[in-house]
Amino acid sequence: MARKRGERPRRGEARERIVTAALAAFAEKGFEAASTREIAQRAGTDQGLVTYHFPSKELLWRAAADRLFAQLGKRIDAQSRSLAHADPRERSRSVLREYVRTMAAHPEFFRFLVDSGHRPGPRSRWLVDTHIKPRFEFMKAQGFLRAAGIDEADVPHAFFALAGAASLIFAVAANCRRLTGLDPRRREAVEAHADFVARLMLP
Amino acid sequence: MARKRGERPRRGEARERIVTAALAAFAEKGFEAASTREIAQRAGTDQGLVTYHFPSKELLWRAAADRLFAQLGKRIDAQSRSLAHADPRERSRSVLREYVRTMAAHPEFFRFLVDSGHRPGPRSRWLVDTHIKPRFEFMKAQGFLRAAGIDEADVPHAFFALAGAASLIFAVAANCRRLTGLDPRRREAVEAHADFVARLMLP
DNA sequence: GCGCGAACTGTTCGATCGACAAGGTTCGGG
DNA sequence: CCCGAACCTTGTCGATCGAACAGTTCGCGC
Repeated sequence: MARKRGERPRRGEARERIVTAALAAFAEKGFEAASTREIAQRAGTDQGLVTYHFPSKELLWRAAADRLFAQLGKRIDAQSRSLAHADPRERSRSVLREYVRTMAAHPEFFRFLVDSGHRPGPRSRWLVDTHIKPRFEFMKAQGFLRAAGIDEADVPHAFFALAGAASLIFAVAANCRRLTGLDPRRREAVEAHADFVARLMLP
Repeated sequence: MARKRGERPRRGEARERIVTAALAAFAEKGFEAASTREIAQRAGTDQGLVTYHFPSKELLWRAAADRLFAQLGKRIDAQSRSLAHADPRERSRSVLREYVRTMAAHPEFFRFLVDSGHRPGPRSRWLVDTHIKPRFEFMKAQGFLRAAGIDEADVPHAFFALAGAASLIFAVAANCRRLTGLDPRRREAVEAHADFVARLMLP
C-alpha cells in the first residue's frame, strides 16, 4: 500500500478494513472459496498483513462474524426497545418486519448460517454457542412466540421456518430475479416480503 | 483402482459413481471447496478419470444437478399424480408435506440453490433456466397457489418463503441440533416440521 | 533523542487446485 | 484375429492456496 511519509495509519485502522473486506468476501464466496489474498486486496493491503492481524483464516472468520452479529443485534434491539410498551402482538409484528428488512440489508447473515451450519464442525459450534444461542434464548424470553401462538414443542420448527421464510429470497437474489423478474433488493420488494411473512407468521 | 482380469466395469458405471460422489461433495462443501480429487476418491477412482468423463468441473456440477433434480421431480410428481382427483386444498397440503419430506431427505438441494443463487453467474443462470423455471411454471399452473389463497403479486414471495421455511432446518441440521437439541433428520422431527409448515401455509 | 515494539511489506514455502497429455488395458464388431 | 473406441491410470503443468518469516518503518514511552 502506497503511503507517504508521516501518513502512518492509526492503530487498528487497517485491521478494521480487513474485517470489513473479510465479511464481504466470506458472505459472497463462503469460507473456503474466499482467499486471504483477495480479502487483503479488497482492504487495500497485502496478504502478509492479514495473517499478521489474524494468525489463521479461522480467526479472521470469527472476527467477521463478530462484527456481523454486532450490527444485526444492534438493529433488532433498537427496534425491540423502541416498542417496549406496545401491545405484545403489535410489537412482535414490528420486530418481525424489522427482521425481514435486516435480512434484506444483510443477506450475508444467511450465508454465514448455511455455510457454517450444514455439517458439524468448529465453525458451526462456535457460531451457535457464541452468537446464535444467546439470540435464541433472548427471543424465547421476549414472548414473541407466545404472541404468535406457537406451542413450546414447535419452537425449533417456528424458529427455522421463520428464518428461512424471511431470508431465502434475499440470499438467492440472483435466482429470484432470473426466475420471477422480481429484484428482491428493491425497497418495495423488501416491504412486500415483510408484509407477506408477517401475515404468514402472525395471522 | 484395483481390478482383476476380466472384471471390466460396465460402461458408464464409474461415471455414475463419480456423479454420485460429486453430488455429495458439492452439497457438503459447495462448488469451489469441493475438489475433483476428493470426488474421485469418494468414487473410488482418481482425478484423471473425472476430467476424462467431464471436461470441466462446471460440467460435472451440471451432471450432479441433473441427477438431483431428476430424483426430486420424480418424488414430487409421484405424490402429485397419486392425488390427481383429490380436493385441491387437500392435494396442496399433501404435496406440501411431501415437499418438506423431500427437503429432509435431500438437504443438498437447498445447498445447491443457495450456493449457486447468491450472485449472478453461469451456474445460477443455468440452474434456473434448466431446472427451476420449469418446476416453478408447473407449480403455478397446478393451482397450488390459488388453493392457498395467494395473490398473484405475492407469488415470488410465497415461493421463496415456502422454500425457505420448508428447507432451512434440514440444511443447517448441525446448527439446529446444537441450538435446540432437536435433530431435524429424525423421522418425528420431519413430520413435525411438515405439520408446522402445512399449518403455516395452508391455515 | 533513543530504543523498543507495534504495524506493515515483501518473499518464499509446501500443499493442493483444475486441467491436460500420453500411454495402457479391455472389449465389441468387422 | 485384430483394430478402433471406450475406459482408466499415471504424471505433470502453471496457478493459487494458507502460512511463515525476515526486514522495514514509524509512534511513543522513557
